[in-house]
Amino acid sequence: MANRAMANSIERRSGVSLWRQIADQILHSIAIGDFAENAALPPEMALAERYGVNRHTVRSAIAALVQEGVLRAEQGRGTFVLSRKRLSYPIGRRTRFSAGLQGQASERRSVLLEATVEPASRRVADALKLARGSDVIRLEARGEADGQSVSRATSWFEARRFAGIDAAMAETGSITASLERFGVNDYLRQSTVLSARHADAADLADLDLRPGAIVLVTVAVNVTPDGQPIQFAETRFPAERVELKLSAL
Amino acid sequence: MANRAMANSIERRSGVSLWRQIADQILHSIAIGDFAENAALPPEMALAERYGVNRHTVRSAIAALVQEGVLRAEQGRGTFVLSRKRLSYPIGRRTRFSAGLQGQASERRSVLLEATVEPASRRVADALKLARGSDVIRLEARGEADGQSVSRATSWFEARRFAGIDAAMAETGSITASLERFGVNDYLRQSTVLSARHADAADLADLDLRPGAIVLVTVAVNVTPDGQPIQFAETRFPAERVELKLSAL
DNA sequence: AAAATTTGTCTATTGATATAGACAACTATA
DNA sequence: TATAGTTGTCTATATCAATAGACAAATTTT
Repeated sequence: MANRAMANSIERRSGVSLWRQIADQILHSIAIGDFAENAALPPEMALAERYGVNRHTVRSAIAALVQEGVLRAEQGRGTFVLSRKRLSYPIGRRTRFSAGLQGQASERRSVLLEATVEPASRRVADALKLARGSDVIRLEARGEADGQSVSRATSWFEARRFAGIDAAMAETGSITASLERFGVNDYLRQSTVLSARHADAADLADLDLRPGAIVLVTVAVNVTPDGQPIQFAETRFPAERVELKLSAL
Repeated sequence: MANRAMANSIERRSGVSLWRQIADQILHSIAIGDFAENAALPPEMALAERYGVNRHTVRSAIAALVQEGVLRAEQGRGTFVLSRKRLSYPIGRRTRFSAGLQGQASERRSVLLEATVEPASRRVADALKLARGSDVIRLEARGEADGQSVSRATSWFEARRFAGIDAAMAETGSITASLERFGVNDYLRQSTVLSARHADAADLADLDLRPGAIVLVTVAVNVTPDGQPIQFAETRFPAERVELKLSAL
């Protein structure tokens, strides 16, 4: 398995530097479990040969990953893997942040970054079945698991019905708990659309990523059991730290 | 919306060249519908100012997208968007390639690229509930919609039970039809795990992508209605052409 | 017809990326 | 205590990426 995963070649003149491509591949190998925690990476010379580049180029890749805290290099001994496998984030009819990561991370929370009231864009109005331009509350939140950023969500709620949900969210750190204060004791995932792209500047800052990283993006609508839309959300997940597990619903 | 989407800034010294980052952002803007088909892109000077780079850098980004067939530049007139929005590929309890894209592409088919018998790796054996090392058939197939590559799948089946499925697949061009010949009239999606990464060399060739492109990866198990696993598959989707729509199951 | 706008081409310069080789510093092992 | 294997540092050179400015070529607007 290690062979198949690391045999991937790299492309020149692609706009992505060789060291970045190699760093990405090493990161991928770790993520799919090619290296156990604390395992030694192959020596620089071996990696250079495998990828067909100079040893210094491999060193640039390793330096970047050391900087990111993924690897630790020790002179005379070798280079070692620090980071663990990806978190698996379940998505299903009842998708909840904290409950979903139970068992994978001991400490998990949702941090409210910003809350504002704004007129609904077409996209938001359509999803929540509101008139375009009517007031909605936008919440910006970051999900953290064991101190690491694992998600970054932007949510919209009807302002009239959920006035004050920002305060509830700041207090409880949970969407589920906040919605309960408004009489929503249960809600279901109506639709989820999934895509992936390179992280933009905001993602880089919020999720503590390096430029060139990939984010998984879900756009979802949550509804009450009787089908009334209550939340529209776009969530970004760092692909190198998180995978999404679509659970049978 | 155009403002928000294109206001994303770019990072220097990241290992990803500025022209590649700008090309990615333009691609993203198109994908989320910021530009209608045949709409004009802002002039090079305007884009250069927006991203804070030299006009020549923007030109490199545009040149790459012209090369990829996404844009068309006309001297004296402007630069125009050619490509359409992303396909939306439904994933649910009954995920079928051809049926899923009905209405979005007039011509769609699955092309068998390779078929071999091999011993099951641990990953495959676990998924299909077979003994490790027992024979499995591996099928490599590409999904095409209106002549464009939209998916690249690697599937495994128990060799004993599905001997000859490669021939059936070559003939019918459909997994569903092939399985019917083996008495499988219905099957369900048991699990799907989703991730994203940069395209590797094989993806680049098979899906006709440029280096640096992103692929969505699904790893799925299909089972008969009574829960017997019949197919294990890893499918790669080009993120710039496809989004995954998780349907209510 | 003239002016303004926009893409295309050229030259030149600077900084980041990649290659090449040599040797130092450190660790583990024979 | 050598010796082999590994990471760390240095110098030098070539190519790619990005900036800067000027002007040509084509199209649209005035």
